[in-house]
Amino acid sequence: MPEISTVLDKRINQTRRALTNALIGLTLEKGYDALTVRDISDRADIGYATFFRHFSDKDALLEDVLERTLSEFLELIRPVMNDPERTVALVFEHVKQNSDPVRVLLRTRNVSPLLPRIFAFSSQAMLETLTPNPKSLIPAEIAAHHMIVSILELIEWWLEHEMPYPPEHMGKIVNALIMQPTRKLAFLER
Amino acid sequence: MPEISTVLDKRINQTRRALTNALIGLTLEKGYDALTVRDISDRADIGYATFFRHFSDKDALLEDVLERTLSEFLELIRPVMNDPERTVALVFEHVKQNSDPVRVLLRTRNVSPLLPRIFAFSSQAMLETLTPNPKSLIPAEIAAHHMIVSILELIEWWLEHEMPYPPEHMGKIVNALIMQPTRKLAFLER
DNA sequence: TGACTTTTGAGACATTGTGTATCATTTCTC
DNA sequence: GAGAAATGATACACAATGTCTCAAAAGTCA
Repeated sequence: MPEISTVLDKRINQTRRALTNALIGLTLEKGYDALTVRDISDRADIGYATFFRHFSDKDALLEDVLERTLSEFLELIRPVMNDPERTVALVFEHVKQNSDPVRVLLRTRNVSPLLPRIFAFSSQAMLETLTPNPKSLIPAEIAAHHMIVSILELIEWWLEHEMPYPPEHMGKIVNALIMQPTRKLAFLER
Repeated sequence: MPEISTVLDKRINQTRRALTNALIGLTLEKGYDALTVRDISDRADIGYATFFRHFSDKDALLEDVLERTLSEFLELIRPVMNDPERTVALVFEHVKQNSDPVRVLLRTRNVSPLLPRIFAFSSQAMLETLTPNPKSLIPAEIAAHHMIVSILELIEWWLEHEMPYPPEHMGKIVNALIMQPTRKLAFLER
């Protein structure tokens, strides 16, 4: 028996699930900007007005979807955050399992403020784990930013090219191309 | 005396210049997506209907602005394309001189198909200049993509942080952090 | 199961933004 | 200075947004 007050009516869950799937599908098919609320509610097979009973507008629905995608993501990597090599491999595995919402996340950068937020969060975590080398040519802030952003760009490339290499291979590439050089150049060895 | 048929009426040039400046200014102030054609024509101080005599819609004006920004860019780097180190430094100089349109370019990624095009073009050029190492763990296609995209991300970071380091310093950072490791890992030495 | 509560669908509506058309006025070009 | 071309202002049809209302459907909970 559900004790928590956050348990929702079946219909509400069903409606929101349908809207989520419609948004993801349509965004990948014709792009987020081109979508109208009518497109989404039609695809989800719910009434137009019903949309607004759940989300104030199209952007709010997107936020909701991405928020869930990101928090799954953060939960996944939090426990192994201090082991960059392992983290990278895990991330590619997870991306493969959730490629649709992740593609939506990456394709809606300009719309949602969530990706900048994850940059900040991850950079922060990086800087806490590694010790900057004060003598380096490269400021730690730039190095941390470079690692995060380059990995995301590689994930995006991988997804947009139908994941032509297995996750473990991508993990090795990222480590060789990004993680190891950056750590060597901008941080002190442990 | 102008022989070319592409010489335009003074009024046309003035109108387009005003629209261009209005678009750049407003995009940096409140974001491209939030702009209406009315916002732009008001800022440019031209009539609403006049806008459509020059551009079919908001996106067409953006395309026009970015097209010019990009072609200046390509003209700049074409002559030194085979010298990556020198090219990188030049690029940061040029970005500093044209920071407003470049910021618009980087902030409207999802809207314009131009940035993907420049990725393709630059990757192509990279692959023609460098010789892939067949024994490398890292496919040349990924290596080329990584160089281009990482540099653009670093330019974006630099612009969004008010260019805290001089262009030469950024050039050195890019060479140490991106160009040299990537070439060493994925390409053969000349 | 049955009472009652909540969500839903459908439609009407006001509002905002788009893009076209018209016509008198202004400003170029030659 | 005459003729050509661009402009501003206004009116218009259309598409999409977001609100509201009410009857019908589907949930909850005893």
